[in-house]
Amino acid sequence: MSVKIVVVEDEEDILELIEYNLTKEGYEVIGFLNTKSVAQMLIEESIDLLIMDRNLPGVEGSEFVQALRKEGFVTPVIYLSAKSQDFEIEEGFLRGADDYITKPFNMKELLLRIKALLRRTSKKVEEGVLAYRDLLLDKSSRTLSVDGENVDVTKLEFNLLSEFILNKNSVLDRDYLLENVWDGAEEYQYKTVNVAINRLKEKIDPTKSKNYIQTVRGVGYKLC
Amino acid sequence: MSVKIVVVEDEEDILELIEYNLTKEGYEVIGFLNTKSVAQMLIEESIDLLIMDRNLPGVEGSEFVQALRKEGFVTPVIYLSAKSQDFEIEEGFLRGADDYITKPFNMKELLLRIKALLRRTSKKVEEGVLAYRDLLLDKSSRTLSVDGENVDVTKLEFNLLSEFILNKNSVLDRDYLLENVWDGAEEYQYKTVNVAINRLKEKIDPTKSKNYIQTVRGVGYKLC
DNA sequence: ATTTTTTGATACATTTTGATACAATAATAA
DNA sequence: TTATTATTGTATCAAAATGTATCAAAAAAT
Repeated sequence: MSVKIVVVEDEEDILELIEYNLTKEGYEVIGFLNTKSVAQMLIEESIDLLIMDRNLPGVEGSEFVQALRKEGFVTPVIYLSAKSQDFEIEEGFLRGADDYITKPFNMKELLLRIKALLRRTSKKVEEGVLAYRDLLLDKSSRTLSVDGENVDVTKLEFNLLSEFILNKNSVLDRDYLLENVWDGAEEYQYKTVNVAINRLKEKIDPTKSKNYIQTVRGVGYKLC
Repeated sequence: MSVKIVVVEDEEDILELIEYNLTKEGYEVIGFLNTKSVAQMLIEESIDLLIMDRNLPGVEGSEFVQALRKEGFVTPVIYLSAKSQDFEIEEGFLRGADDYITKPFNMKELLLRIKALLRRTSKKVEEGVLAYRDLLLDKSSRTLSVDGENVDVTKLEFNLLSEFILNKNSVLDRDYLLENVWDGAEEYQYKTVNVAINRLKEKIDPTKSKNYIQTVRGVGYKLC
């Protein structure tokens, strides 16, 4: 599944330049010269990133995005604009930017900023590694290290800890865990969770000094 | 619970300026004048964002980060640097930047870029937070802080206080509370409410000086 | 001021919950 | 296959949370 990027830019040569370079990087690019039918596209297709000029015929690009954001639009946006004064940049961020690049721009920098942003947003493409405090989970080799030391964990324990790191600081109740770690809740008892959690605790913190996973009575467990 | 940001900057006045502004925004800031002991901090504490100068005494900031990235460090990083040439910026991104700001910089823009980045990375920045005066209830981690201090409460007390904050200034009678907090009224006595309320009062205001919850004789209790 | 009602404090009882050890079963490797 | 390991279930115990009863204190009514 390739990464889809929508580019809205009214200067045709710039649009083409961007399309050319993004395509070369392996992205799937959909270019527009104005905002007409962009909204439709963003809603119907699953778009990973929107690159938006601000000075467009008719509409102001950032106002267009701001309106979408109000509707719950969460796709990351990079503004690409000749508006380079401080207050204009500030305005851009207030109107939902994730990054703001001023024209004239350096194509290489644009590509790098795109990459950095996608790394943060396109959740599952990234991360062979999950980290929390001195816990380090390597998803590809399925290994765990605690404070630099390798610790053997079972598949279940690995998945359990992943779930906690992905939801650090949130209390996860037993139903949620059975649903998401054991997938296929019904068949198990809530005690199963207790046992698994305690074994995991024992492995990652045998001296009980680090206190990674706390039990929240009557609710569940949390990593904090 | 609060967002923790580590800032590494060797110019003391700039560091102080950043610390001042970030703190004002409600972030928890930990400043360093050099990279000594930063790595330790990043591993042991759960840090949400690293702001890094590149020209540091001894070490080059981006090399420092690059080394960490190799170890599986995934926390977002913003470089703040006087190195503003295209190739230097590119180098910064290649060395693990999520954003790159050149000096001299606009503080407002820095704040906005931090916000944009955190929006993408630290999933739940104030979502499910209930607040009243200096009471702060975080539903996802089920924690309560009173005037900045963490206070342990039981499930019942947490739910009770939520109910009061959701209905601040209204008197809630015992039947209502039994119905909504204990859900499954009938079985309990109204005295149960008294006891629970008193225990809650004791925890959130042991000196009885804040007077959060008032009893309304013959009716119930209210938070005001 | 006296009585009555309501509320609060305390101690104690009960219930719920979770930790732990261990047994049983399932999965995997030899 | 058997042996080994991982996972799940059960039972027991301890601890924590919550509820109840009692009585004293405060407020309201008379």
